Amino acid sequence: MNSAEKTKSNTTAKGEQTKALILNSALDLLRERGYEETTMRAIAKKAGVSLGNAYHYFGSKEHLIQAFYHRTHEEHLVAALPVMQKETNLKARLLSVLRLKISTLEPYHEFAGILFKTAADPHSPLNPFADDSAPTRHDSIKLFEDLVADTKARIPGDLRAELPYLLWLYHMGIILFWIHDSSPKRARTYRLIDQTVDLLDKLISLASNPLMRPVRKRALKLVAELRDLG
Amino acid sequence: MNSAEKTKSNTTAKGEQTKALILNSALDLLRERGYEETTMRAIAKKAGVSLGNAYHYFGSKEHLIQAFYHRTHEEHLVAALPVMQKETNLKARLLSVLRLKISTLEPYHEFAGILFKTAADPHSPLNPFADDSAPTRHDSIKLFEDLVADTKARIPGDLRAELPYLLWLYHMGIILFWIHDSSPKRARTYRLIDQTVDLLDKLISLASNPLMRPVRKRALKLVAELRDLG
DNA sequence: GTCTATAACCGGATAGAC
DNA sequence: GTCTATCCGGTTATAGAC
Repeated sequence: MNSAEKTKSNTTAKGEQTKALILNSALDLLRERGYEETTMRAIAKKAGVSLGNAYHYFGSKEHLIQAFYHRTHEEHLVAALPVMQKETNLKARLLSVLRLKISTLEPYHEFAGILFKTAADPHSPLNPFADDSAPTRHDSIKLFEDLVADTKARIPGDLRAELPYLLWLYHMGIILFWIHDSSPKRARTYRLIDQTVDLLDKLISLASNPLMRPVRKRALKLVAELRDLG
Repeated sequence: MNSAEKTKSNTTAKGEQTKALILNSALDLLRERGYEETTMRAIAKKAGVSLGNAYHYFGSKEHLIQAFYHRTHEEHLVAALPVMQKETNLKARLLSVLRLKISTLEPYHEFAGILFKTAADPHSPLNPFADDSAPTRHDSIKLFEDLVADTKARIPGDLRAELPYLLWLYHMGIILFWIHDSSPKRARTYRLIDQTVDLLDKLISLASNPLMRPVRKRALKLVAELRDLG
């Protein structure tokens, strides 16, 4: 495969090390000072490399953010693992997974807005809806696939198929709210999660009702049709 | 009132003219070249003023975008007026209003992404959820208040009260989709509108059912509670 | 006190040598 | 893989003109 070829970069062990060094420096500074106050020059200096070298590893300041996103995503996966193994109830899983997502992201709340800033721009290669980041997005959706997969809840097949994507979308909405949430300890976000998970659970039951079949079919057909933007 | 005092700026007639000149030049360039390729220097040059002068009238490049947003909002209001007067059916109104919104924005599709970019950033004074732009937001929601107000549909009072805000939120979602939509003539966006308006109409009926009262109450209480972020 | 202009600053990004 | 030098454009400082 040619695309795989392209992905495979010729990285030295030393290169990997330098790259990690730059990323860590960046994350420290971002946490301390936020996005705007963290200059590429400062990142390079803290990492002990030149500005040009920093750009050799990260195509732009936003790519650094994407790297950060990957990292927190992996942290989140690890954090969610125990619940995913112990708990099989959909509602309980969803509740835990979302709460853990927020607590994983919390150290970066100050500058997380930039994530959505770039995410909303269709021209940015970082936007999660764009083709470029399809792998990343799929990774992120996969968690919700697992979450839905081995749950015993009685959910019609058509809904079950689209549910992971819908839950991913929902979780993006929660993050957007969290970004704007300045309440103490993000109390409002946690309340939003608790309440919406409960509502969502009821809604899924409702949508699973045979009487709702025609409406559900139509809605899901639309979702499937529009899922992959382009 | 002190705040009113602050708002009142001492602008000359000539000043107003220069400001409009700059804005028009900006809009032309934005339409032609998109956001990134339109430099403040180019805008100033096209308007025949100095760079510093452009900044005298618009605090930043993003403020220019906000001015653009106001303008299209007003265009949209004018465009929607006939339907609002002739038509009283909620579904029909919603359909027309949304379609008109998209067609009003269409000339700016190329750079409209920037709108959501700033919208997503909680630190930006331009973000529509921030307190700063409460007047703008309220203006925008008002259209949906009017849309709901004198419609004869049988909708319970609690839902009717929150519906304008919910529809505004929904319309933001449509715009977000449109921004990412590169299909010919935005066919996908129009399809999304047609389909979701239909579904929404059904959903409102469903939510208006007395059997749904408890769930509806809970959901609406949550909406009201979280409506004003902060 | 409102306009307008010029010059400079700052930081993201790129070119090209080694 | 690493650096230095440079570009470019948003933004600011500041001073003169009306």
